[in-house]
Amino acid sequence: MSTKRKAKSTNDSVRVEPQRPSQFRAGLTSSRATGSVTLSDVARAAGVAPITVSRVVNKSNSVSPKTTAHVRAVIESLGYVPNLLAGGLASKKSRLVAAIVPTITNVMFAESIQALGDTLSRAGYELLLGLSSYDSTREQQVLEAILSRRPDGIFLTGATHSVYTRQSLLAANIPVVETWDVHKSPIDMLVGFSHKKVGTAIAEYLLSRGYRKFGAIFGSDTRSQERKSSMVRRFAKEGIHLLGDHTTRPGSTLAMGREHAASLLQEGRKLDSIVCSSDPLAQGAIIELQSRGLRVPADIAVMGFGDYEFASTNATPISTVRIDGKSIGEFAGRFLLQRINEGAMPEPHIVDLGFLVVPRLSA
Amino acid sequence: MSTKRKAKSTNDSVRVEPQRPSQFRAGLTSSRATGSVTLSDVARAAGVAPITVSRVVNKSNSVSPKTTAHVRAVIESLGYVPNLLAGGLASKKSRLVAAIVPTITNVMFAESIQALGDTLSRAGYELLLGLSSYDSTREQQVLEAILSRRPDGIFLTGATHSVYTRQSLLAANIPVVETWDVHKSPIDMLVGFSHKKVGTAIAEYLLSRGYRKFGAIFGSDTRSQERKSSMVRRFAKEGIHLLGDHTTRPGSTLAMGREHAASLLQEGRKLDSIVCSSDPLAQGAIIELQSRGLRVPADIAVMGFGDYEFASTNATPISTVRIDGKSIGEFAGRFLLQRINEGAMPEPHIVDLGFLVVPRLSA
DNA sequence: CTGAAAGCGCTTACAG
DNA sequence: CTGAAAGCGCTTACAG
Repeated sequence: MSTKRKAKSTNDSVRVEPQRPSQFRAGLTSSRATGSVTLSDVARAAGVAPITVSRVVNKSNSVSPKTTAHVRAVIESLGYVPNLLAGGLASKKSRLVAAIVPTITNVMFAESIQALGDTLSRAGYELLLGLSSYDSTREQQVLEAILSRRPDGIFLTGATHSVYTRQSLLAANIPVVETWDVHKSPIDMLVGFSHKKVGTAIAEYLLSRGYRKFGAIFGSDTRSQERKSSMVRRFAKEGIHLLGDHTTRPGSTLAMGREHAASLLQEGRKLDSIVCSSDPLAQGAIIELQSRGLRVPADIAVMGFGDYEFASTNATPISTVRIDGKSIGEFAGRFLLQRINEGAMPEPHIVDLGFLVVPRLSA
Repeated sequence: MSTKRKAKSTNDSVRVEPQRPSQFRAGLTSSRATGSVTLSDVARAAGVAPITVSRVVNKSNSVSPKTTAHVRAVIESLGYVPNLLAGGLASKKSRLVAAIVPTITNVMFAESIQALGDTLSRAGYELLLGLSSYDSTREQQVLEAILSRRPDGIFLTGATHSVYTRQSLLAANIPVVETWDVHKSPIDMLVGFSHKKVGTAIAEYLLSRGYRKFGAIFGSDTRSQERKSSMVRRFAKEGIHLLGDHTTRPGSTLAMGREHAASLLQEGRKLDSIVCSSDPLAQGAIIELQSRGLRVPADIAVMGFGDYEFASTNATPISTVRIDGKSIGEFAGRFLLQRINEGAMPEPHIVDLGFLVVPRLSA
């Protein structure tokens, strides 16, 4: 198979040739040319220097209106699409921001990334997405691949990263924003909330409601476990210990909630409430309890986390903790852009967006 | 503010300098150098030609084991991170695949993109994410930004694109895979299922169950409307017409389902079933009906679409249509990779992944 | 198995 | 306001 160039003679019925006036291709004899219209092609056709075309494309206002209009017309007629690979190499600005997320299958992460993407795209930046699957080895690999792309900024989910990841990031010397978890020694910037405080707040809320016999269903990820730890610590102050403690696999689903609620029940301890590390888990638990004829919250209360859309709409509205994933994405995006455009900030920037305990029917 | 170079003297407490043995920086006097380790730095330190380092990095096996090991060691010690902006420019391969999605907030799209990303990353490709927000002007802008990045392939959600989008894509002459909707004239490749057939299948399923008085709650997006049209056509064959027909804004939620179910009821027509364009909508409808003391399906049946995780786990399991978003992402990824690595295929490739009507309690 | 030279398509840094 | 020259950091296409 010929790897030469995408010749016009290629026998490919699905494709049409872009409009490329042949007179501008005539001079091209290089064996390495792409065949697509370059800035030089535009310059030649417009009778100006390449740099002038560059200025028009990049909206540098040091070009006369007349020249600008002319160059624009030529660009249009030739169908010129700038090559940002070349532009980025020359300017050291890729106009790329990379986001490393465990999974976008989690609604909260998805909302956050969505907001980040919208914020960036409004500023002319593109989003490079790296999926780490809750795996730190994977995270490191993804990071390496991403660093090769020379992004102008990096968005990180979570704040617990391997030493190696931290090192690479520091060495790369680009703006980094960690998210979701506020802590004291961020790599660079940080937008999130305190999982520790959330855990304490959940404990205090449930205690204030009179619950004393707790079962827990929490994800195995660092953030969930951190919330659990501080909740458990708060309970301990009252001399209370978990009567049941289940840890789920990553990617919490209703099904997992049902399953773990069922086995929590089968363990025989008399619980008055089940605390879950996410609303889907809580929703699953509620369904399981109700299907066994138990009333929520009269017989057993259920607490969630995240304030997913269904938490409020549900037949049994779920008591939960509201986190603003969208704001996290927006803030992070703005931070990154600010940092990219205005250079280094004197201090690491930390924003604690807080959270809200939302009392509803289930607990 | 100095824009010169990221000098070692920068007063930035959060950052540490990467390890860069100073002897390799000595020769660098260019005012445009980045300051980061380049392939040439590695070559110099290793006492080989740049091309040899390139071969080692790209695992070309025409380098002796001894040289390979040595170069690897030097790369490691200098902390060299290849610059794929430069690599891509020289080789015309960006190792980037772009995905244009209306939103990743939709679980089905998220799953699809997740699978695509996993498939690509295993092959050493990165994912560029473009969010079009169900807006064709936005889609065009996003596409243009993306094309500047010279991706090796493009993943598109949906098959209804503006003429302009289609033109740009054809002109760019890169592998494209459209998804979610099977139709006859794809731009290039296509992986999806027939929304038309889904609509017909839903109609036939409901008719077979004896339902005759239908209300509809469907999203305004092309795909939902396509399903509705064919469903309505099938109903019409039996002389049946929709007794209520609601269209929701994009991004269907439980809350919208509740709301529209409520107003469908208030319109006074006696319905025996409500058909929804998504499971969240159906779930919302079920909650609303039950909260009004109506039994599902005894009083009113509800049909969903998508087979979301909660559809089966729900207290009232939802009758729905199963679509495999994950497979769509995987297939599309494999298609793209195959096409990128093996060149043009003779025919536009179309894969119909089909769907499955899943009868459960709600209808 | 290894390398010297040229080039990818842009922008920087001057200069006028 | 406009431009000529050099360079960004890689890989291609030869050559040996």
